[in-house]
Amino acid sequence: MQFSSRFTIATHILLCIAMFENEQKVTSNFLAGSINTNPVIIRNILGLLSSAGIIEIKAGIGGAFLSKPPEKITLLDIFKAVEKEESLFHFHESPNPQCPIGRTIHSVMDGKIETIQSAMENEMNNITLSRLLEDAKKNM
Amino acid sequence: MQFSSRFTIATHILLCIAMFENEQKVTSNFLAGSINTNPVIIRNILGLLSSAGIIEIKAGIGGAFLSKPPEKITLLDIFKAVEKEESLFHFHESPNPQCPIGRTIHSVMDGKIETIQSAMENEMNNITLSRLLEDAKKNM
DNA sequence: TTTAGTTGTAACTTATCTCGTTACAACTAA
DNA sequence: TTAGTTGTAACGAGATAAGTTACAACTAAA
Repeated sequence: MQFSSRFTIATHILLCIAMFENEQKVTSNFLAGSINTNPVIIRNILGLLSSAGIIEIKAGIGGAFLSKPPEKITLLDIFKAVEKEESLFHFHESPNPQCPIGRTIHSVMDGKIETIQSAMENEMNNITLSRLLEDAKKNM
Repeated sequence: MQFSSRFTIATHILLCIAMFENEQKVTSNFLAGSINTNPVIIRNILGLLSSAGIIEIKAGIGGAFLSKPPEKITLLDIFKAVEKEESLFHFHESPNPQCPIGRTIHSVMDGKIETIQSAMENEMNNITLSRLLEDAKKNM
């Protein structure tokens, strides 16, 4: 199991917008060229980022723009925009209540699962688009 | 995207073994009853846990047993036994090296992704089977 | 030696998700 | 009016998940 590439593609998209939005029109075609995929894939992800309030898209004329400063966009924002599942783990639905373990497995595990997911999300929340942009500029 | 239920099922299995191995034979049929699924599903996961050195299975006669004390089995051990993917995130393969972002996206993101995954794994490594067993006994 | 219960595994089905593709209506500045 | 763009529907190929049936191989016990 892996997260879909939507997360890394969305991050790539936002880095491109942050880098180029003042210099040229950042269209789905332009982004598809940088990411090396199909413009429709890009447009779908642009739609998710737009729904999440992270970017704005100019209909007709084209082009995408950040709707917040890059310091206020975190990897967690991006992740939540493109991965809709609320819980990281798929729990088997109907353990047997007649078994002592089946009866208690949820109360034992639910909190732990939440802790694990929070650890991941906190880490994501610490990384901003502006930091990624700085790193990209250093490596250019 | 979610992890498969193999992880929660495997944890459920190990809790059952830890709880019952001295009282009765813990077979795939018994476990399938507690988890409420098919014995073949259970046998496949038992095989993964066995390959990972977490349990031992008696061929022919049947029954599964922990091969380490429950204090030495962590959620991370279980997770790695049943989810074979090395990286949590699927990175888009071939970003365009002619774009400044396409050229640098991997060097910018790879370390961050590793940090995020480590945060999750550290949390998993802190939770042992013996702790889950205690919690289960409290709630029985 | 036979038998009953069990494991290991192959094969198949159904459902869902991902990624890519083609196609086209609707929009907007020039 | 036109060219370029977005939004979206529809489709296909491939992967994965979860469940099911079937059966060979194994082992303790009768």
